[in-house]
Amino acid sequence: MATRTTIDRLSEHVGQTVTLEGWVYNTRAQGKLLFIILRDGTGMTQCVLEKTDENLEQFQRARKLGQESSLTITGEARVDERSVGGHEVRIAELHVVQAAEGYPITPKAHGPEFLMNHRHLWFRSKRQWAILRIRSTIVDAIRRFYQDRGFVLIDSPLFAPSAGEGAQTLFEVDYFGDTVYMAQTGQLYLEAACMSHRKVYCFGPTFRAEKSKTRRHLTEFWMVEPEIAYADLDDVLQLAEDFVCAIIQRVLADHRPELEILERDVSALEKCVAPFHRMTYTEAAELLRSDRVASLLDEDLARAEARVAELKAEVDAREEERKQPGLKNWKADKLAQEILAAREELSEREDEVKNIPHHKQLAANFQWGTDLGGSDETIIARLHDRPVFVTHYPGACKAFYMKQNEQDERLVNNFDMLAPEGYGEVIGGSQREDDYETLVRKMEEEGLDREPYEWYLDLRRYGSVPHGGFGLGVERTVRWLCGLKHIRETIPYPRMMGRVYP
RNA sequence: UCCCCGAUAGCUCAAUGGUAGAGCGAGCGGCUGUUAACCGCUAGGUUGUAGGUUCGAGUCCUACUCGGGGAGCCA
Repeated sequence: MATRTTIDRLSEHVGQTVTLEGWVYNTRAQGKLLFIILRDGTGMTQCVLEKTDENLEQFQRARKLGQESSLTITGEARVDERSVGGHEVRIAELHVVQAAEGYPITPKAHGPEFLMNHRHLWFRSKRQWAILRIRSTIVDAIRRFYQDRGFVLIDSPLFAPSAGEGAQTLFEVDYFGDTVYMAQTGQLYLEAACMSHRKVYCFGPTFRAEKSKTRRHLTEFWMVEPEIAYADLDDVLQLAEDFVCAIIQRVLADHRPELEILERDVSALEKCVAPFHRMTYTEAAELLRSDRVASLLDEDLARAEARVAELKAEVDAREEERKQPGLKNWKADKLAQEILAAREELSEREDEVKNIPHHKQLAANFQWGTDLGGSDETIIARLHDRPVFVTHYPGACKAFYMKQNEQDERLVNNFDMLAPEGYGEVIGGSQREDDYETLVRKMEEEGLDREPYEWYLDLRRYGSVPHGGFGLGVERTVRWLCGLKHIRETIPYPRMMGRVYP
């Protein structure tokens, strides 16, 4: 009697007859042997069908199975080092649930547009499978972290009545004849709720109509925002540090195989333990103007230039080799792939060569009082092997609700957390302004209409206390932990500038 | 909103201004241990759209559309 099981549990059934339900990832016919790489959602394994006098018809049919055909396989599970995952199933019975033909995503290379148009199928590919499993765990780690620490989940509304600051980055929605906006943050609503429960959080999608076409931006993304009462900046920083550590530890504990599929440098994640680095905005500004940064960028530039020369030589050599007469097809194909890969890196490195001098200049001429640019953040993060908290920015370049610093009125008690390895800003947070007069003055300075914020001002009229919180971008976290070049792979159905399909 | 790059077969890419090709995928055949297997054969094209230059345009020019990357802004 066959045991119905899944690929991730094959090791428990070695020597037994098992039934697997899955899809064809790839097939290789080898004369009288047929290898089927089966995936079933829990992993992949190799199934082998041997042609015999009795199963000629079945063998022929199985040989023609297209990629992603769905089937059930019954046979003996064995240990075999030659197979993916270390196990193999000798096929005794093969039942085709549906024979698929012409599956578009082949085992060869595809471009991003094609893959995005087939996102609904792209999930099935190994890397995408690994990423979305890690995302699921990160989301679970987030929920557990707050629930275990007594935070109360407060769901903030997604329809927001007022534009507030930054109306240009909000999506407008017709709401029975009125204009409302898709929420950018739940923060103000959380501030109200933390006066009831002390520790609260919200977790859901947010929307930004920023016309940003970069590998860090989505128009719809998930954000988790905790907010705590009777807390100053240090309390919030401590929470953020504990939180990020918890997520990293959970991913490292649960997803070694997935990180391996993604070829993630795990040692870089293992280095991310408390305490994280902390520096003030003013220290960051000094650092940017320092010789240390100048020489770092000089080294980067020299390295990029050397790599460009190296890649150019490599491409030329491969091109030359490809012109050799009598070249085998597979060899020519391999060379073409190598040329493409080299060209892709070449174009990235050439961009670096072009951009680094500009970034160097931006850093050297950094003016105290302006916000940190993307390149500045990258530089600061690069100089550290753990996440960096940059604190106490000038209030002039930050939102009205941030708490004015007691020692230096020009500063606010806020922070950004920059992820290492160039992944950049993952968290933004602050202590909130709890003084009624100061808050009203800040709103006036920013030209904000007071009327839509009357409810918010109530929080400063009735039992105002020091409080604060932050927002963590889930997709940027997934990108960082998975080591991905592009944020579009971190969410099942990405919504970006110019992309709402499928 | 601005800057850079691109668009050729289902997919990934070639093609000095002069006869549009290869690999993968698809179809047919061969092979008993393959790891994106391999070998042979077959089919597959209005070169993004609209103009222009030229004896001749995939190739040069202009505009537009779509895509990729970046700046600003941000998680």
